[in-house]
Order: sequence, then C-alpha cells, then structure tokens
Amino acid sequence: MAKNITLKDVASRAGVSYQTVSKVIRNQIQVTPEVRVRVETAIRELGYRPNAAGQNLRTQSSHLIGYSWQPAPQNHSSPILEQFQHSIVECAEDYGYHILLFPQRSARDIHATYEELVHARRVDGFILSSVDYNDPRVPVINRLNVPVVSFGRSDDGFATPSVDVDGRVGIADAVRHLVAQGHERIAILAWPESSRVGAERLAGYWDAMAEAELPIDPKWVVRGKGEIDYGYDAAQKLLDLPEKRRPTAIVTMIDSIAIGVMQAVESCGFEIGRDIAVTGFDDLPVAHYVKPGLTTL
Amino acid sequence: MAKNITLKDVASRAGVSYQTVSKVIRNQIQVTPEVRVRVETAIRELGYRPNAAGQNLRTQSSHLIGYSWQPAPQNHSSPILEQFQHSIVECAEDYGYHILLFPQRSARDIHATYEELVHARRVDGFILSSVDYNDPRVPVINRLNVPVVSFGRSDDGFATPSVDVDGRVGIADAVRHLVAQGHERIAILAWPESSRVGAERLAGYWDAMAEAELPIDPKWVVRGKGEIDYGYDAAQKLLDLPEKRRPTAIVTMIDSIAIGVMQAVESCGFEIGRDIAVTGFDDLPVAHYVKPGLTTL
DNA sequence: GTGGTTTAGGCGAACGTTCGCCTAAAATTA
DNA sequence: TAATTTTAGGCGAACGTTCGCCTAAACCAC
Repeated sequence: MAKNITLKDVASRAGVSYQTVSKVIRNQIQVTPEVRVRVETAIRELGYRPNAAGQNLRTQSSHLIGYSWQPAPQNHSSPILEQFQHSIVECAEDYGYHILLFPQRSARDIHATYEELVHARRVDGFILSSVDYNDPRVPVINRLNVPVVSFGRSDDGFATPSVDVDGRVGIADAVRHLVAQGHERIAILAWPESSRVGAERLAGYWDAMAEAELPIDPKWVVRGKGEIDYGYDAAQKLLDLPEKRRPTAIVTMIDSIAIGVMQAVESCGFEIGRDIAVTGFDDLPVAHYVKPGLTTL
Repeated sequence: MAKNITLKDVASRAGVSYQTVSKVIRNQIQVTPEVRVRVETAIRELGYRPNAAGQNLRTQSSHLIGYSWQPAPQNHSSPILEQFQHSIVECAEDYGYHILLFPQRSARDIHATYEELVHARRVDGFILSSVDYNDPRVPVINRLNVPVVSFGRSDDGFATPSVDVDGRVGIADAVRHLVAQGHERIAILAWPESSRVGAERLAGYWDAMAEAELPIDPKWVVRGKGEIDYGYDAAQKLLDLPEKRRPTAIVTMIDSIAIGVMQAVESCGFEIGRDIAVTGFDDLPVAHYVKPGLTTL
C-alpha cells in the first residue's frame, strides 16, 4: 500500500508548517490568499486526505455511530428497516459520520457489547432500531451515558434524548388513547395510497380500531394531500356529517394537518377538547402526540 | 462523559510502566506471575479498555471493513442479504473487526466514495454484496489496491475472492425434483442475458434437462425482467400454448416471480399442484403466506 | 520616529497506543 | 568467585492530528 500522505508532506511542499496546513483546511485562521492557494494546490497535487485515526485520537471522537438492528426475526423481514438503514447511512454521511454495525449474540451479551464499544471509544453514540416496550438495550445504554436515538418507542421511563416514533405504533397508540377516553367514532385524515409512510400510519389506525372492535364508517377514512388546507377542508366535511355519524375525534398524520383541522373545528363553532378531539403527529422527538383533545407543539 | 482510563492509569496503579501494561495485555513479554496479577487486577478494578483511536493510529489499521450493499431495489427486500449482513457482522467480530456501512449515492460517486474511505484509512478493506457482471465497483476498488471480497462474482478479469449462492446447483436440483415427479415439459422464466446470476441459474436448468434427456421447447425458456408482473405475464403466455406444448411445471428464479406465476395459473383456471407445478428460489418470507404451498429452495 | 494594535503563521504539546532498544538484576555456567 | 547468558521490564520514539500560545512583521495613529 502506498505511503501515507500526511499534513507534513503537504506542508513541506507548500512551504509552511504542518499545523498551518491543518488550520487552512478547517478555515481556522486567516491566511494570505497566496498561502491558501499554495496549500490547496499542494493538497490537490498530493491527493492528501486527513487520516481518520489521527483525527479520532486528537478529537476524542470516532465519527462513528453504532447501529443496533435485530437480525430479521425469521419470517418477517422488514423492508422498512432496510429503508431505514439506508437512510441513516446517507444522513450520517452528510455530517461526516459513518454507521458501524455490531453483533449482539445473546441477551446476556448486551451489556458487554455496548460497554465495550463505548469504553473503547469505538462509537460516539447509538441508533437502535426496532425498539420495543421494555427493550433491554435501553437501560444498558442509558447507564453508559452516551447519546442515543431509537427507532421505535420504549416506555420504560428513561427519557431517551430523542425518540423516533414508528408510524404504525404511534398512530395506533394515539387511537388507543382516544378509545380509552371513551371515543367511539374516530376519523382519520390519511394520505394518498402511494405514500408508504401514510399506509403505515393508516395501518396503525386499523390496528387500533380492530383491537377495540369499533366499526369504521367509510366516510371517516379521508384521503388527500396537503397540509393546513387539506386538514381544514377535510375536517369541515367530517363535521358536516349528521350528528350520529359525526366523529368525536380526528386523527391526523402530521401536525400541520392537525392545525388545519383545529381551525375548521373552531370556525364551525365546536370546541376542541369538549366536542371533538384532534391529534397530530410528527416524526421528530415527540413523546406526547396526544394531549386530550388538543395538539400543541 | 467519564474520563478516559488509559494505560498510564493502569500502570501507576499496578506500579509498572505503561508500556509494560501494554505488553502484558498482548502477552508480548514474560513477566513474573506477581506482576501479571497486579496488572490484571488493576485493569479489572479500573475497567480499562484499550482506546481504539490510539490503537488505530499506532497500528495504521482501523479494524473496520466497509460493506457495500445495494439499497434494496423497490419493495423487494432479500432475506438472503439480510442474513448475509448478519453473518459478516458476527464473523468480523470474531476477529476483532467491525462492519462499516457507507453510502453510495450515484454511480459517478463510486470512485470518490471508495477513494475517500481508503485514503482516510477509515477502512482496512471491503466486502461487496450483490456483485454482478461488469459491476462498476470492482475495477475501482482493485485500482485502490485494497483487500476485498465479494458476494456474487464479477467475471471481468479481476481475481477477486468471492462467495456466492450456487444457483446452478440449486436450480438443477429443483428441476431434478420435478423430473422425479414425472414432469417432462418444464419451462423456466429466466432473466436477461446480462445477469450473471441469471445465467448461472439457467445453466442449472440446462444441466438437469440434459441429464434427464428431456427436449426443450424454445418457448419454454422465457427471458424477462421484473417480479410479480413478469411472472404473471410470462406464465399466461406459457399456459396459452397448445396442450401438447404446454409445460406442466414452471421454474422461476426467485420467489416473487413465482407468486406472479401462481396468480396467473389460478386466473387461467388451473390448479397448482395438480395441473401445474411452480418452484421459486431464495425463500422469500411471503412464500409462507401464499395459499398453495410453494415449492422453494 | 515612537508606541500600540493587529495579523500571519510558527511552534510545542497532547491525544493513547505499540515497537524496539536498552539495562540492571537474576540465573546459569565454569 | 568470576564470567556469561538470560530475563523482566523501563524508556524513548513514533503514528497524524488539533489546540492554544507566542512572535515577528505589518499596520495605524499621533
């Protein structure tokens, strides 16, 4: 393998000190245009790339994120997860990070695995996928005091810094919550069938309604596009239904739609929280997607 | 985050020099049992873990392997690949390595991506999956002169070590199985000639047919692209053949195509298993949910 | 000119390892 | 006991960065 090209090589070619090269690269100092050009051409001519090991050592960060994924439970390989994996890889790259996969042989292994990765400073943080209720990984990682994001929700009392809510589970939970409050006629403003995310969330609605054995009036499942306007228009139609068919709760796919719904509710003379409940939804760290009758963000 | 525990911390607690600790850890020198015990207990008590960045810098190796996988075309996720990914992660771990995922946005990006990873010494080598004929990644990596193995073979003159699913034997077995059941008119839905995997599997078909000394009607070897749709359309044409030329069994390259075939069979009024046999490949999870048990490999 | 402020860029130090050389003491032999 | 070999383990150096301090020259106002 070819010899490493280091800052010093660049420096001697450009006729400056190697520390100066480092600073030029990261724009940390003012240099005369002439020097900057000299350094930049030297970098280009030599094909210099900062050495990751050196950077990691110095900055005490690996620029690596550990990704924990469940090894495909037998018959149920999920394209969503594959998609998710691809997304995080792309996104991490945008910030100069990479994704590191690691094994997780047995349940008892969990502690050792994560401890090892963290103490060896091999990763800067973790992404967990398929987090379920009472996920054993969550307490372990929390004890290690390291940044973590999870895809899926764990309800075991740890205020995990940020949580990505799974659409299906999230909407289902929202609906369950409404059911628990006594709602029986629950409508949903869905997205066109082409939307995968929309389908996922709609499935959550069906899940929860079926679970509660509640009938679904075809009118309650609205499909459409847009944000505030869509919410406003669709909600008006729902509120125009005869009282017996009129929903007492409206579930939306995203907060901006919920805002439109709330506007419509008010302009029709109803009161949010008393006459009708509205829920929103967001992909960002939202633990609270339902506030009885009121979605505030 | 807690302060790093380094060799020096361990050393001062054990009353030796830090370099000695390093050597004890890797059994590179003889030490008196007494010293060894002192060092080992110090390590345990402090919870010392070698810092990966330091090791990487010193040893000039990242202990990371880059894994290039195709981001799941459309909705078709392959359980094989998922399995494969899991296996390499486990296996790498056994040798103290980890797997690094990296993005590959566009074809033109390929060179930059790999060059970056190699020059920055971020990875020690690569594993490529889904390698096919004329895979653009192969020449790029070979030029970088870095270790690489691939899953699937590319026949373009580079001696890249590889593993692969033996499609030839697999399909041949399937055909033999059908022959043993008394089938004589066996059709195959192949892929375009540009697909190496497809060529392999088709070769298995020829092998087995020749072995059984069965004639092959040119109409029985269909070439096409796609999944369910392809299976559906191609099967319909096969079923439209006059009875004497109509195949009694259809071999497909992948389960999703088989599903299309089965739909076509049903819609033409035939019964799977009685009038016609269908085989798949690669054990898609869906296969278990399809009504008439699909014979797959 | 004198004194004060800005600026470009040099320089030492540190991050945590591993490697190889070196030495003093212990073990062996004569 | 003296000469020789073996051994345990100390020590300096290097891997390639980044950070912060420092200095000499350049600039400015009087």
